[in-house]
Amino acid sequence: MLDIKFIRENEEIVRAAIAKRRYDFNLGRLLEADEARRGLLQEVENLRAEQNKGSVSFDEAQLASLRLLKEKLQKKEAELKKTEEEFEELMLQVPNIPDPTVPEGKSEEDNVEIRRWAPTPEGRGPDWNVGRDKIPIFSFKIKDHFTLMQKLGLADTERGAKVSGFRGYFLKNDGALLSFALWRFALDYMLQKGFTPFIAPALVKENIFVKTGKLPQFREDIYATEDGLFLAPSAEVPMMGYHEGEILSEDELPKKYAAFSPCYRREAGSYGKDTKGLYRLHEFMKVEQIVLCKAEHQESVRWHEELTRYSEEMVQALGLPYRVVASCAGDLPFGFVKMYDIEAWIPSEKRYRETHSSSMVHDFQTRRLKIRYKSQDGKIRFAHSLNNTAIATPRILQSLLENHQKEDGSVEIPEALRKYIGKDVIA
RNA sequence: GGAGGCGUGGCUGAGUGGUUGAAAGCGCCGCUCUCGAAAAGCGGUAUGCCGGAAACGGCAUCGGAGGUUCGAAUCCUCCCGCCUCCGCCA
Repeated sequence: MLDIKFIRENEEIVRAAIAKRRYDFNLGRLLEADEARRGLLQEVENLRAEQNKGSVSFDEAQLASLRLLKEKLQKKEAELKKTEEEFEELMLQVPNIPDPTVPEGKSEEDNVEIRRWAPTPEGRGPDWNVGRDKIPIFSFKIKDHFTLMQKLGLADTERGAKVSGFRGYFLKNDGALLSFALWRFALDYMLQKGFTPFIAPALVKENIFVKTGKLPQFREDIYATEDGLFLAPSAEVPMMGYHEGEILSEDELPKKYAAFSPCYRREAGSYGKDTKGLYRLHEFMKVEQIVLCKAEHQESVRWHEELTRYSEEMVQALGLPYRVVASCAGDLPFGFVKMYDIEAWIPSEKRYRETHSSSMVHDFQTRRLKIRYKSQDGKIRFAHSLNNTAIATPRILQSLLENHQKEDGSVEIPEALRKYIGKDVIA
């Protein structure tokens, strides 16, 4: 949610933001509702002031006139309430302002590649090289991750479906161990960057979902339970809820959290997509980076670049070719100011696919969650928030296994993970 | 699952229909004292919205939403949250 004052004073900026996003919203209607609301508010407040002044008297004549005043007030209050409801509803539909650096465009196709990275071929043996376009070249016929996993006994999706339904899976043997290794690797990396480790609940109350902007908008993508709790699609939800309603002090900022949690997504509307393999799942695990920082644009920008860099360094340590893509305005989620996706190279599909998503949110989320801090000058401000994936499993396994496969179907473990899994090769 | 209790400012905690936005204490900030610090003393210290260039003024807020009343932290209804005991339990 944006600040209505900001909208009033910067109508053109908001209008331009809506246009840049190719979003459909009637800003004029909001501004009219705001004006109507403020007019009525003034009337109601004047009536209340009158009432407050008169309410110490006890003689009959005055009581009678106060009764009349009350009636008048109640009518106005009802009118005000109606107007305020309309206003609130419209406010929730105003998207965040994209950063000026966010590329123009209407869909995923217009997202802009910012940079590419690939490991150097040194020490990788003669059957692996990397082209000028940073895309790996294998000298043998590669297998896709799913084939590799089945041959190596790392996953069982048949029994997964039997037990857990569509998109269900079991990870087993080195598939399970590799997942633990990745979580711990990511967590250790984040610890070294000064993040506080968390295990976050996946069962989260409805009001937190509402305040984080997930409900009701994404209702059909979220699992509900019989107890009115919902399953979080990301630790972002419980972690943003963590400080809900609090006033922090400036010197405790930035808050840097690395939160592990299971994640649940119904993936409604993607029924035909990615049905083979472990890319799109209803249940997965993730270590998420969360930052709450001071309400300054430059501070947000700095953290956004920083969080993105952390993920890149982890992907680099895993030896995976990747690119960073800036989401264009048309593809930028409603509440975000800017977003980078990290996409890892998938050799079997000859394309990059999203493994990380790094978002800059400004105070859009914290305003609804009332996460504030008292700054040095005594002012209370809404903190800025950011989030980014540290590691998501099993998704990352797709790129990891495929890029490190050998001709014989074995998979070499990247150096960075060896101490966590205790072996060099999965064979 | 059964029984009961409780939600007041940053915290502890008074307050049961009429200047109560709310006593007191703690904490925090400023000043005095001091070479400095501590202690002590004095003063200040909620948030949101609306209007205003500002000073300032108005309104709201005692878990939330309704209701009763001229008037509600205080009475009524519903909801939410928390806690204790018993039962069950990784």
